[in-house]
Amino acid sequence: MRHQAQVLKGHLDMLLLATLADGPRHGYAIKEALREVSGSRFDLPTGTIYPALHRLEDAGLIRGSWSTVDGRRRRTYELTSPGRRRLSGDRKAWQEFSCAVASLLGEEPWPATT
Amino acid sequence: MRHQAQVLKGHLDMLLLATLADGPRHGYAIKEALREVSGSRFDLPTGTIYPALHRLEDAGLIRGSWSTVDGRRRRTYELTSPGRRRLSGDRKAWQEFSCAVASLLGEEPWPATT
DNA sequence: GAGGCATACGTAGGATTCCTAGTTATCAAG
DNA sequence: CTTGATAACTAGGAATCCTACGTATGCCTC
Repeated sequence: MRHQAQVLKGHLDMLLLATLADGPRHGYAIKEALREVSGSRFDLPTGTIYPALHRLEDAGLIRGSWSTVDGRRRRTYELTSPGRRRLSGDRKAWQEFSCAVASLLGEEPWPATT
Repeated sequence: MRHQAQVLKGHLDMLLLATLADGPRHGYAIKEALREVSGSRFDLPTGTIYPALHRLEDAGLIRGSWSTVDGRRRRTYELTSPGRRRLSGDRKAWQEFSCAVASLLGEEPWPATT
């Protein structure tokens, strides 16, 4: 019984923070932004998004506030200062990580167009 | 109680397969190769390596065989055909994944050398 | 006014993965 | 004989992501 590919592989928190770097968004909008910007590669179920946002809020990396728009309640999140610092560190870590992986994957960095 | 950073984030199997792409190696040698090629970024405990190798062998992606060298028993692994195919697919998936992440991380793809 | 769809939030529990912390054993160097 | 490098193993815990639900509103169509 194989689990469906967990495409995010531990980088979800970074991606959520990155999505909020442009400005505050509510949960559903974050999900949509992630889907659109990634060309549907990151089309995450809400059961992935919402618990992750709660994690980030508990960790003090984002701050949420309730509002109501058109009769629907929304929880809008924005980055905190620690969140901004974390994102900055995550970006650096990602560079290092992806470089290390690329070098381990071997000399062929790009499939030749021939 | 924060867990120590899980630097591999779901890509361990791919890295192990990639290490075997150059030719057969035994477990300990794989661990060392991973450490050296990555500049010590991937210095994994044996409790990570060995179970992962067992997983890959159970999945039929690598094949192991016992031998004894200098009185020490070794289990040497080599890629199977399915393993080679998997690695090839993993490389492609990695390209897509890392591109998607890069685009979500924003416009600054590389820190300027200025 | 009933049904369906998009919006919007949530939780419970399972599967998987990686790490910590331990064990066993050989060989070489001191 | 003790330490350190080599070489393999396992048990159990913590974290993460997914599946599968549940709740509710507004809008559009029938």
